[in-house]
Amino acid sequence: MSAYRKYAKLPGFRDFPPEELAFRNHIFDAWRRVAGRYGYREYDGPPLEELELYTDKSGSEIVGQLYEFTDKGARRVALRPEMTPSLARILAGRSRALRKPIRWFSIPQLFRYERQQRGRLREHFQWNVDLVGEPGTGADAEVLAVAIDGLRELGLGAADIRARVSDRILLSGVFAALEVPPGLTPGVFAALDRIEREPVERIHERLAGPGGLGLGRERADAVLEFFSDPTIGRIERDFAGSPRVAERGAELRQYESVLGDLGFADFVEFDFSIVRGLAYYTGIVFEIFDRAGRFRAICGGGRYDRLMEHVGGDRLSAVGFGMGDVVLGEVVRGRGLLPEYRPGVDYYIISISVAEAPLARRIAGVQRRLGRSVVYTLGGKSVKKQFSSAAALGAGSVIVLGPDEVERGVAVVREMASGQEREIPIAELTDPARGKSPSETLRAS
RNA sequence: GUGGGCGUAGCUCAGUUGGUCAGAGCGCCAGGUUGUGGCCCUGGAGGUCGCCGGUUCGAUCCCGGUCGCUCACCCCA
Repeated sequence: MSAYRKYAKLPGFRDFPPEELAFRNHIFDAWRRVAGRYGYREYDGPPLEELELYTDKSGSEIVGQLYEFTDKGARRVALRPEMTPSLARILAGRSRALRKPIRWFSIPQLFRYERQQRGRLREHFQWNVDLVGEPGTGADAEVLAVAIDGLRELGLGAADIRARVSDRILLSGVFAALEVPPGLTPGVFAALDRIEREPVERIHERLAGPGGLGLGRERADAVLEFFSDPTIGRIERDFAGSPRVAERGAELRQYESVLGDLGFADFVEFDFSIVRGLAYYTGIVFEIFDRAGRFRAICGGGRYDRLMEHVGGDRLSAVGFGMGDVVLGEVVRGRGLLPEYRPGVDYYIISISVAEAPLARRIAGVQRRLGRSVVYTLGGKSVKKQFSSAAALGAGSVIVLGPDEVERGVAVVREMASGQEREIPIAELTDPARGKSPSETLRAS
């Protein structure tokens, strides 16, 4: 041990040694494959943005947790806590030149300054998928389909996860029918966001009480009564008299059938108690949970039709979601879907004596140029150790160079899994024109 | 931000009612002679028992503080 001090990683941040990074990439790869299947293109932006980009547009919860500081140029900056404002900023400058709808996705590393706990660190990676420039609910359905497909790609099925969908437009209609003043609608959303965490009496007080919204007892009763059974069937039955509700209800049924056509009926259900904390959502919102309810939300998203103009762009409708790697990683692990980690190399070249080392390097050079992964000992270890290293590295085959064989112009190639050995002309291994690998030769012979 | 639990080798942990108590397994390194792995055997490296202070003749073990981890609350990218 050295006399110098040790450094630990900052709280809430993670290291990714190879096995961990392999798991992370397993998730990222699934995300990229699925996004690609839906025609989405990957983009990225800077991890550091002007502070105001977030203080103006994000919900106050996010603002309170900003990882912010003043840089050496006296600029107030923040590590990005979410990707959507950056996307809006990026598109504000170029959306006019882009054919609509715009299908983009990103896997940014996001930051927040908050005490860490299970499923919630100070840093995480989030799959952000956005569809910009299409106001219809067909776009909402497509985006949710991408999210579910991303999870399905990792092995999670309808028995493991479900998407709960709500709609702020429909709910606004319901509230209007319940005679809630339009100006109080956001406050009602905020109060109802707590419906699964607080007793109804408290919610009632928030809605009706003098210190609350001042809805009045009767209207608060009506709102809570509605939320005791907030299903679409209920809405269609009880609010048929409201044209606004009826029209939007039909729209949601259409949305539902689109998801059915795409094969996701088993994953999706309407649940109008879902509100979503972010302030900028304007229409359909959704969250995806594990059915067992053991974890936090895996994914959340929805429509945000005003954000683009808020950051100086054109008014463009948009819908998107964010899916974090932390909770998802826990769900995938918990479900036993963690892939086996077995790294490997194509060849390990063993030199019996130091005399063969230059030949080993020549073979390695040629084979690497042919695209194969090759390792040989750097330290002149015993043959036994070299074999041990080969096994530990997961070598598919070992090329053994011994004085006797080299004398005869051949090398011994041992296939590690079977232990089978064959002699191969060294000329074959050092000839860049020969694309065939030793193990292929082995199988062919 | 609030409260509970925890903090001994790289990892998982044992241990002393304060005095050979600094340990095990795994991992790592090296050997088990002369050209062959994954098993086995032997040996070794590695810890100021999270950090600081206090009590004591003496603390890893008691007390206080602090940092970190963790769970819950708050809140939710």
